[in-house]
Amino acid sequence: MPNRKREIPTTPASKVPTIKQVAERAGVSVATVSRVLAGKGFTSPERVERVRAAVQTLDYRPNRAARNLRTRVTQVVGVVISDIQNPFFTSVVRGIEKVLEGAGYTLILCNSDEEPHREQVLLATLRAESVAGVIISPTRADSEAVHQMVLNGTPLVTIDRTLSMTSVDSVAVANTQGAFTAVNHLLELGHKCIGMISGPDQASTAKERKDGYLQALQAALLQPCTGMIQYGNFRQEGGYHAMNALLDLPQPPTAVLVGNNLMTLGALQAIHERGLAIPQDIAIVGFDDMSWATSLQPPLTAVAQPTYELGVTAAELLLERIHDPQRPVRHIILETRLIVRASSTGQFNPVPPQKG
Amino acid sequence: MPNRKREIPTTPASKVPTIKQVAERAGVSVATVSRVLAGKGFTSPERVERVRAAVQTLDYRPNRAARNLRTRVTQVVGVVISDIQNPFFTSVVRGIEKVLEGAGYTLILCNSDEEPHREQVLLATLRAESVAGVIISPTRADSEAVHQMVLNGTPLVTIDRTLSMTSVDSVAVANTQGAFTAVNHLLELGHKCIGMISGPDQASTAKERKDGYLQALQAALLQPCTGMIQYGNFRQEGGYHAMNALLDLPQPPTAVLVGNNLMTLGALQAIHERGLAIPQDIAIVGFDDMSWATSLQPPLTAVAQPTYELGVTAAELLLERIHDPQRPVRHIILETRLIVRASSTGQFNPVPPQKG
DNA sequence: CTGAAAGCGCTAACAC
DNA sequence: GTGTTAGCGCTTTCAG
Repeated sequence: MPNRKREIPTTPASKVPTIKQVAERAGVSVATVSRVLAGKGFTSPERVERVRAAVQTLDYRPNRAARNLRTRVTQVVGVVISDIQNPFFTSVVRGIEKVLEGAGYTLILCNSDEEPHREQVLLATLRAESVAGVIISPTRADSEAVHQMVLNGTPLVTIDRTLSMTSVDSVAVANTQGAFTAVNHLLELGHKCIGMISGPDQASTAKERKDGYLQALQAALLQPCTGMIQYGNFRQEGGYHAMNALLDLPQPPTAVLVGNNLMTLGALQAIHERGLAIPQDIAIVGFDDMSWATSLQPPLTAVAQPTYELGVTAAELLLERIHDPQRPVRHIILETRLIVRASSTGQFNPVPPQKG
Repeated sequence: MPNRKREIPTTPASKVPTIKQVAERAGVSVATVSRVLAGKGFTSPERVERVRAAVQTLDYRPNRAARNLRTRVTQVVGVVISDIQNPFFTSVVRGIEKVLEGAGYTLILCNSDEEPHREQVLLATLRAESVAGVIISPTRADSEAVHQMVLNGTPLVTIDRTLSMTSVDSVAVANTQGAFTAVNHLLELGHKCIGMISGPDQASTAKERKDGYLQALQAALLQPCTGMIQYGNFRQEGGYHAMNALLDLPQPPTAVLVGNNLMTLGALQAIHERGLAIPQDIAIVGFDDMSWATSLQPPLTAVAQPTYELGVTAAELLLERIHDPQRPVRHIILETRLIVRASSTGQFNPVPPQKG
């Protein structure tokens, strides 16, 4: 069916209706059409009807480029995340989409890959597209590129991570509290020797989760033994190496809190490879609940983050900022929820059952 | 640090340099600047240098809206997939991004959620944005909206799934062959009673994989017993129900091929809930290899799809189509690869060890 | 090889 | 209320 190879060079120009044609057909001026479509000013009901009819029959859609050129604003927002492959972010993006779509915005999604340089390039691109606003999970808490963008006057909100030097709207998760709760759970189960696989300290989320871990130990009057905190790059392979390091310790932990979802995957792999049993030999709690958590054997205990709501909130914040640039800066923190499954509970015995 | 609340209404207009200012600074006409930037025609080296310098110092970037308005083409392509949460698609998107970014294109990512109506709305939006082209995984093989888009003259390539009535560039995977190989693997292991969890028949991929399954059985002179093929919606929950149905059969299968990655997750959950052992009680092969495959216990045997390459290829095809609309339509098929892990091999004994 | 000038389609003053 | 008109910033004939 060779149905595509003609009309390309000829028809489109004559085919796509312009505001002028709508005006002619409706017997009004282009200004009136513009007003009716924008819902601005007042137009006699009768003319409104004529315009609507013309728009309908011509299947007219305003030319975005022309509108943008004239108004200097677009209906596009840029979203910059660090890893589109991470389900955490894809869920966040769904939330963003949901809100933005309802408001008539289009979304450009970009991957920074955790690289500050890429981040800079992407923001430059978004600026070139004259996006109406940006939602970003910054690679660094002191990202210069993001700072510039804000100074530049572009409406912007950070998500998941926060900025240290720049005053800008943000939505984040109660990371410290989430980690605290998770470690407490482990403590209550009787664990005394709890390890942590943390992300890089530059990421505010990693730092906060580690803080929560430390605070929980402190509250229990415990000290993290040497080597009990290992670092990974927030990727699967990082979790794998970190868990191996933990297990190679003279006295390995009996329980581990893993700093994010992907590293949990790597940690599990390391555990399985050594033939260790979860939670008998080692209990595991992951940060961020994922769809695969219930498919694991045993199912994974996890600190669930309100990912979708994170996205929704960020988008709402951005929309409000776009609408009112003078509005005071706001920081919103959403709480996490510990979902207890068998990877932490199960038949763990911190002390061998000798008394019973 | 209240560093954002001023310059917003005043400076931007005067701040962002236009081609006119570049021209003035370089002491040439705007036409010359335009030519130099586009690399068209010939300009004296000396003037070229002056223009470049002016562009540099002014940090000039052409206004996209103005350019689009004038040339009637954008540097944006739309990508419509059915589920941004599915790692399969995110990996594909990475491949697309990679190529498009190199070519100076921006990417608008959209979710159809498998809903034909949403698909239609999204394509309308993309049309309104006058995208240069579209890469899409159609919800239906006979999607009317996609068909219209093609007729409309928009460069378009389908990915993963194909269209039945429309002649258009496509990139897909050798699904039939992949499923065939997987089932053969199970057959060689001694399984006689192999089940399949398939996706909906409307999706070309689901259909093809089921065909591969059937062909493999046929080649082995076996018939699929009644109920051996269960259907799911390509989501986790679908796999869960389908696997339960399979296990409720009077004579349940000893091995199962699952039609996609998410359904595999659901299937595993069902198996774990019943306390069955993999692969002793039931062997599993998933379609599409995922990052979590190696974190499962036992690791999952899977038909690996060249997801990234799928994206790369689709993007290349689209670019070529944009560049040359008359080019003959091409269909590219990429092969799969069976990755054998312990979920299918391991200590399975099709016949109880009674003779040894 | 270079510059002047005519718009692309739309919005927003500004008149009527 | 409604129409006229002047550009937004850019590309691209068309002269020179």
